[in-house]
Amino acid sequence: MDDARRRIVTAARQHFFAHGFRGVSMDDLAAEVGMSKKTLYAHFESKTDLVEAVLREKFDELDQELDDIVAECSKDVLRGLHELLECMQRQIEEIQPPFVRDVRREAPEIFELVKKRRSAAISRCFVAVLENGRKAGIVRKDFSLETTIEILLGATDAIINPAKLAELKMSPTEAYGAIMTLFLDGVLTTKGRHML
Amino acid sequence: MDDARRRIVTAARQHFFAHGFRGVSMDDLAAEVGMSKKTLYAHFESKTDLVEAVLREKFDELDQELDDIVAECSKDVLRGLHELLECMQRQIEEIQPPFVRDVRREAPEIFELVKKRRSAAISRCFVAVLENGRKAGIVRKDFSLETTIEILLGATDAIINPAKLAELKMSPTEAYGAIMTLFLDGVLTTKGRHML
DNA sequence: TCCCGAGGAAACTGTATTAGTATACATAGT
DNA sequence: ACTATGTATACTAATACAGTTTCCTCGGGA
Repeated sequence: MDDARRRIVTAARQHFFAHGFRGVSMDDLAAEVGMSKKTLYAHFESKTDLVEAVLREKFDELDQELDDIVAECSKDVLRGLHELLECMQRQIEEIQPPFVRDVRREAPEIFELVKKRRSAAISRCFVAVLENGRKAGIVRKDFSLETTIEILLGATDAIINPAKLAELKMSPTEAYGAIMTLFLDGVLTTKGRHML
Repeated sequence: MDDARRRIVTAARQHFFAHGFRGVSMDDLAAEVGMSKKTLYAHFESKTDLVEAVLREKFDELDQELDDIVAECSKDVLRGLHELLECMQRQIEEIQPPFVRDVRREAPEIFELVKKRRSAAISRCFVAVLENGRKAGIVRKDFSLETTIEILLGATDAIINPAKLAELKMSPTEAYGAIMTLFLDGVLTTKGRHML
């Protein structure tokens, strides 16, 4: 019976991220999944609740992928960095502008969840990879890893949020690419840069 | 003073195509353009009117670009075909799923305008290019140009419409790419294919 | 200085949408 | 037959929004 819950989240995820949650009514969703609203509301007590579940699922998946990359690329730092970046980009791509717009207009508080999970994911993975990079002499050591990560997190928080993205008229993916390009160019030693 | 009209259409175009017109209220738009709704409604008598104006502008631009390509590539058929395709893809890319969704749900009649202008554009340009292709022996001659174009138009109408796109879960750009790949592979002679 | 027209700000109205609830009916397992 | 679970659907209350109207401001021309 929890298969129903999974089907709901899957459909909601697809539609919410692509069209924004304002554009997808609970009636739509119930019809799409082939169940009544009653059953839908038996699994999620409100639309907001469902939106949050979708985001949680998304982040669980992201965490999983990032951890796999860290595990696989512990020897090859540059490849790890590259794959981490590529993974983030791919994951972010699913979230289309209408969703960001809706979060901004109707549920800014939901964005807190996003920020928290995002920061946690970035910290955990990049710390691991950058540590390996330092051992390999590829990542500069003239300031602390915490500082480095804080800079990345700060940049991410400052840019990848609904208001700023609207202001810059950028998609999340574009913006994230820009941040990472700058971060890598700044964080790599000459040796590291030559190895690119 | 018609600069105001242009600013309205530009902003509407950007937002409608990206977020769907249901997701963008006339209040939003007035604020975005920096004018009152009163003035907005002085230029367009309804939201539908504005949506149509946006589509007309879009198609005018498309026609212009396609004609330029035909003019520039009259000697090099394969390049012409390729650039025509690339141009269509690029133009279609601006139109995001939420817009298609809204047309489907709220204004299927608007889609008639799209079909008409699209057919006209495709006919005009592809006829010209394919004619050159025949002269150069690159395009098969075993059935009429009209038939060839009708096949392309039929495929396009059948696939690139809100209902079918929803069913196939494809973006307009993807779908158009698929159609053109098939069309080219079918329409080219062996000689033409070797020249690719 | 007065007038006039164009446009902005914002209130207002009627309607359509929709989140969320409740009721009636169908089906299957026990 | 009884219960649990789910569907279909009617309903309600809130909200959003298209489109209209009213009042105000400002600048330019006589």
